[in-house]
Amino acid sequence: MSGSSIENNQEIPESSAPPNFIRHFIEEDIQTGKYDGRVVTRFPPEPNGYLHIGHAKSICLNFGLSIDYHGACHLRFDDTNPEKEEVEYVESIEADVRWLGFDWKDHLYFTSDYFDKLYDYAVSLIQMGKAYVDSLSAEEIRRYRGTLTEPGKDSPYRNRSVDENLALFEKMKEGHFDEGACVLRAKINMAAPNMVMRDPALYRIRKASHHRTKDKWCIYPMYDFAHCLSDSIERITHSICTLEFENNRELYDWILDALNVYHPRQIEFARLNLSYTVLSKRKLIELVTNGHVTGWDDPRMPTISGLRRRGYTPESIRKFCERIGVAKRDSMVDLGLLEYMIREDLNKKAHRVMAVLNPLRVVIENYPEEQTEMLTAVNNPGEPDMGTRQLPFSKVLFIEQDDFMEEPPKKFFRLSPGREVRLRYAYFLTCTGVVKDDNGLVVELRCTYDPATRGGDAPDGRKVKSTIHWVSADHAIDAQVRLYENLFSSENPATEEDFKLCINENSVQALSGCKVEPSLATAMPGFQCQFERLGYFCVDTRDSTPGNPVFNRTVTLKDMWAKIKDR
RNA sequence: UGAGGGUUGGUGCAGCGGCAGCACGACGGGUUCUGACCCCGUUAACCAAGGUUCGAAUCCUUGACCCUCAGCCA
Repeated sequence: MSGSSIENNQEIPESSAPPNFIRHFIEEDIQTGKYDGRVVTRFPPEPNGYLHIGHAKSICLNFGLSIDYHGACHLRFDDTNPEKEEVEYVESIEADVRWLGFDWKDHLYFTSDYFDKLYDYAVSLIQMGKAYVDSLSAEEIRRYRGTLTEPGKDSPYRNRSVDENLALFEKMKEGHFDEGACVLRAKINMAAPNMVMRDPALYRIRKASHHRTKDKWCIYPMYDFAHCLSDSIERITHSICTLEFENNRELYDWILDALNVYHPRQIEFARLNLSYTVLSKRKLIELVTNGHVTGWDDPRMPTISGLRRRGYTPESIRKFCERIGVAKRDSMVDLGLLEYMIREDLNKKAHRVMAVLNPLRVVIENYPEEQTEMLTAVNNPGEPDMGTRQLPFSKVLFIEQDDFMEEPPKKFFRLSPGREVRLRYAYFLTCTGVVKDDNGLVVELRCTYDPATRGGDAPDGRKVKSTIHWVSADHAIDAQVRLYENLFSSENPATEEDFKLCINENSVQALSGCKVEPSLATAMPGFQCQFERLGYFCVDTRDSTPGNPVFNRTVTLKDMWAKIKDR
């Protein structure tokens, strides 16, 4: 907890993060000494699913604020609905937050740990005449609530005496009633213009076993009741949530005021929307349970675990969350920005290697039959400290099918009959002939090399228009490579009639028989590299085995040729 | 048509009474042993109309459009 703070002129730490309205509020509160200069935030996930990139925005915001203002950020599981929540989810959430690089120290909490206190608060409310047990059915309550334009009307049970309410609530807790028989409601105003304030339910009966409290309780607090009080109990200063809770703020404030307890400030911001993806838990669960993807960590999923398996780094995700900013307006962030961030990060971190995805055999006719020589390649041209490695070169190579065209269009700079290109880190190579199969498909190239260009430069100073990657046929390792694209073909799947109808059928393309350079033989699961000229890839953490490496494409390189090609 | 929010280049975010800026994208050029990275340049915005002011994206008024709320989900 930061300083004792008597004076109002607290130092506001500088930060790399761009300004936003939440920071303005916090700085204002520090300035006025509203919370004695303290800044305590919280990330309050419900453990009913895996975390996704949208949660990352909230995590980076809340933990980032606590770091920049020298405060704390609590990780609190909002586990008030036993029917949907599981320990598997709490474990994955903890792992994902940690992986993202954040530390909640010893501030790990569960709303379920507060059930006793919450119950007492409910009793207090009843005693003050501000809550009552309603015996209307769920259906009746709905009808009594009124509509957006018409006021609701009071429940016939609204004026039960305090003693009767106390007794009834006690019986609810003791399990005397069936689910749905009654509910504890705040006594506010059935004619309130804000629907949230029309006597909201505070407690409901659920005869389900809770993942932590087991069968101790059969009544569970609703979000509106539990959340504000949990914030209060933990002495949170700024309770940051998404826009859809804006209407609930009035209730948040009402409950804390009614109970006259410590009162955090709720601030709402717009949740993340990402083009070509869905970020609603319901839809994500549907993708998993209906088998549209292989699991929560399918590399096409926008979940933290999916992005991790895809090859995204915590740094790139944090950077992304910083770049998109925080505001109140609904917006749609371009998926391209996320891709830019991972390229930027991996550009300086990833080893360059050569891999041929769609091999085309090349025979160098003037290269000695049994010869193999080792050539030096740099691991990262931008980072000399990352060193060099040796690449075997021999008479028969594989190059990328896309790097050869028998009849090249004007802007095609790569290999074609009679043309000379450079083999990266090796020699100049000239195509002298093609070998075709019975269908007329090119199956092999006959080429010559220039021994004087060893290492990649011509002594006579002549230039080539392009450099292509290659592997030595005898030395290359076979690999499987998975190329991923957007999971959805619609920019905003959520607005489609059925989001499942716009699932991209080509979202994954599994290639086998790919040829990668031998240095990759020892690559461990999770290893990230750039396949030169193709993109960033990582060794899959689930399906890769020592003898049969499997690579996932994290993201392509920017591809100017692809653009030129289709115009 | 109740209540609560929102509206700045193609996208996202700043600017909070004093020259509208940053990032991504797009486009053009330079560089290059990755058609990558990098570098340079161009493009392009204050929802509308009134008002206050020497001066308005910013303050006021009116309007338009968009989002959220009628769970015993969160």
